[in-house]
Amino acid sequence: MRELPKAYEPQKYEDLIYKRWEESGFFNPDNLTGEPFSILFPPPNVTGVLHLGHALENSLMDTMIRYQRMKGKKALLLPGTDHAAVATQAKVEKDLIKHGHLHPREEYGREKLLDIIREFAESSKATILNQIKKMGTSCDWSRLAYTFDDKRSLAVNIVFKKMYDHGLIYRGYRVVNWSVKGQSTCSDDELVHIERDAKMYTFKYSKDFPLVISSTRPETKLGDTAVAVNPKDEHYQKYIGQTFVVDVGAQKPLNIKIIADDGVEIEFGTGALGVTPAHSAIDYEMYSKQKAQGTPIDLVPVIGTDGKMLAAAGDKYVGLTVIEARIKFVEWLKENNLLIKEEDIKQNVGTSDRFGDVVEALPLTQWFVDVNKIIPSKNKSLKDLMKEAVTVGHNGDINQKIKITPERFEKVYLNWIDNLRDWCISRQIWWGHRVPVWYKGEEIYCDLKAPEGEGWSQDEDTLDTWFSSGLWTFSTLGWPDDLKDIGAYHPTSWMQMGNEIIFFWMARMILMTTYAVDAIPFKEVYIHGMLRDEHGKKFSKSANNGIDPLDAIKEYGCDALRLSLLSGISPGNDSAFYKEKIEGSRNFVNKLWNISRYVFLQIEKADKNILKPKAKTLSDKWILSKLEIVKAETEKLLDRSDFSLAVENLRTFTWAEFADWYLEIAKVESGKEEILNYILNTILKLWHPFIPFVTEQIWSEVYGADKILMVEKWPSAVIPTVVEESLLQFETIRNIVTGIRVLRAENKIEPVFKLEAMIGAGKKLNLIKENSEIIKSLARLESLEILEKAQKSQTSAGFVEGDVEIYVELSGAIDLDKEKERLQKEFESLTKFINGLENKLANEEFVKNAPPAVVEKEHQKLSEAQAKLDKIEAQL
RNA sequence: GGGCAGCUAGCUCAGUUGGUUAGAGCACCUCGUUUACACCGAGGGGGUCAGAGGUUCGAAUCCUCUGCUGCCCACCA
Repeated sequence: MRELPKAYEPQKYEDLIYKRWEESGFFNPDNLTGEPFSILFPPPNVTGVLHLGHALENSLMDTMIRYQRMKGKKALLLPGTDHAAVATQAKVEKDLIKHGHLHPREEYGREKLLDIIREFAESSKATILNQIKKMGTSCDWSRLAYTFDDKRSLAVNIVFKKMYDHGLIYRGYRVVNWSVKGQSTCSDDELVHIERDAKMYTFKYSKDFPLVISSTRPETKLGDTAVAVNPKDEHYQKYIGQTFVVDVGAQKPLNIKIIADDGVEIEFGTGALGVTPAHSAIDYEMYSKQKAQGTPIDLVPVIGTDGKMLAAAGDKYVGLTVIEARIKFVEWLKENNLLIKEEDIKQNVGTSDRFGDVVEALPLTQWFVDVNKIIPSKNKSLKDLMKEAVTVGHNGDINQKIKITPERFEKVYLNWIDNLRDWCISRQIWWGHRVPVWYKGEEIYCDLKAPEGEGWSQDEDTLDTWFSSGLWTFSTLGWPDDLKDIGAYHPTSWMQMGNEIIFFWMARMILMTTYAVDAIPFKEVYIHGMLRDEHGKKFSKSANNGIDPLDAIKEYGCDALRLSLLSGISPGNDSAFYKEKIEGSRNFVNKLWNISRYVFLQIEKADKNILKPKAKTLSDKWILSKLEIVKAETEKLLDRSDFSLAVENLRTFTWAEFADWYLEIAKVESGKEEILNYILNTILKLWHPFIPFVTEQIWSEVYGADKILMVEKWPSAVIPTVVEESLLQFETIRNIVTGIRVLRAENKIEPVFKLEAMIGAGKKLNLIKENSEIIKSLARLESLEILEKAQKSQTSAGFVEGDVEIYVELSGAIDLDKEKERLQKEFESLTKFINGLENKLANEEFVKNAPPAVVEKEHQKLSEAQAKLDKIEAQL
């Protein structure tokens, strides 16, 4: 075996190792055996390059899939990308505008612009796929998918038609969110609410109008058709049902009907609300209510899709922007003494998440998914299906219940469903799946392909990108043509995503999957938080605080990046990320490399399949039982998706226990080669899911490049329920060695032998060996004994244990009665403590569910407490 | 307005049905040219767990209230 270089240089190995993995064929589960386990990639948008958040996602997924693969499962990590309809078109248009093409849609037309976007998307896609490889992600490239490829597009059309035929997709005229800048609708979820300064105007429509109303958007009042009051409001009750005709300068005088609505707060403002059905979602709901009651009010749109006033707004206003119209209308109010109050307020408005402009509420004919309609075959609505999947389980089957980690997001999700309105799925942008509907005069035709015959024209609109992402778990697995993969890998086993896309994506996947394929999309979902910089700020281009994952990989290596991303995080919570964190991980990776370097230098011929050797000494027993615990621990923590804690425990074992103690002992005690070999093999396997490159490289250096660690068997452990005596003994010695130093520093105990010699790791263990008898004596020493001896002489005590002479200095005389009382109290509380702890450990639930290290710790505490109790008992 | 999370060492964060003395990494201080590793080793300092009550033999952990920070949702017209 050749000697490893002194330092690990990731750049030298990573690409070669990735290539070797790919060529091995083990990324493809068809070449594996066992139970299927599947993870679907949340497909990154083809809008640019991957950032740290993606690196985190890759680390999470790849760690999980590598773990499952080593556990002997047919592990599938299916990669893909998302065409990201509006995001991509917005990005390309922005770039074009920056380069002087101010009106890309007019300049290029639909087909040409689509070509430009496609070209961008393809190049972006290639970049992204290359980055995924750089991150070491072990995904099955043979199953690569894209939301906009032929197979996925077919799935989109099939589901659309199915929903259309069930009446779950309908076309309707309703108030929707409209981005003037993007010239497209957006769904409620695509709005980003921002706070801004606004002016609230309080005024009357005319001198004779009996009610006073307020608005921050007075220009929309040109389209008012009602004033709503609370039916319980005594001031206004008498007006309910009356209609007033007012002339505010619109094309026609307005018919303002006074209507009753429970939603109006009596105490708020004037208690009267001007109703503009065409330009407010709430007002539109009132309009619908009135219509349903048979007391209809009018609907008068005064703002067009270009963001300018329509003819209905009147000659004075037509063609003006809303801002211009507002100024003019307020002037008119002032001139006519109708303006009562003008005040500055803070206001929340919805902006388009992709185009950034404040959206207008406009009535338009659009396609919607009806979330409340009862699906005939199921006797449930889509909302019901979405709820069921995370509560009682799909179809009431508890085995088909989605587990959300952390649990609190369940509530957030359910609350969102309760407030969910019909989902507007049509967009007026061009980049996306075209609505599979054709028109000829009054005729409408919905199918996968254009109808036969002349004169049909396809709907111009495209679908919300989340419509296709919603199908992701099954559209990527061959549905509907080839159900082989669906049978094996669906529902998918595990999924991770950021908390910002719970509604966009998780909710839509649950909706689509339960509806279309009658199953949940995934069994478990792990929600991760957002990465921020060390000051808690978001990473952003404008803040210029970004860390490019590829740069980090180049500088520190992929393993260091992955390890730092998985350390110190907890599900659902944001975490800070900074250079020092990667450095720390890089140092660990190098440490592991050097541990291996040293260990394999000691071994004549390393054995890849070495079995657990027999322990010969106390330290052997100690390290081997520690190893069992960390094996069991890692497995349990990974099963619970607790990556962070798994890393921490493994790191402690590897560095603080194995390297700092056992390796040092091995320098002075011979005959440990087999144990070293066995332990190193095991920790390389345990570490592999987290830091695949360095572990794989060490493995191949030692056992040859044809042996692949990635598919070695995972070292499962039996969870130890009883702590071995030897383990406790060794820990005691460890504590004694450091304990003496502490006491010395406090000048309480002055051992005769020189502890200065204890500096340096090798010497530390030499010392233990040389003085093993002394240490054993010290281990039996308890403060009480010292105290007792000291008390006899009142000031100081010296006694001999073996070769050791120990002196105790007391600062003052001790009151024996008080000491007895104290002991009595301690005895009582200790008894209760032991009882409580014994009950706890007798609880099967606890032993089964708690991580092994916790159980071990509790046992240790119990035996320590018992020993202490015995001692006190003897004293009394 | 409603909801959720966070407040633990100088910094970033863990802390598992409540368990005696609250942990890690980084930073800091002291010492060390010991041939696996200075991307190292040995040791050290540093926390009234945001505050106030309560339950308990025992609380960072459970309950109540308060304060601050952040996030999500929302029809304050």
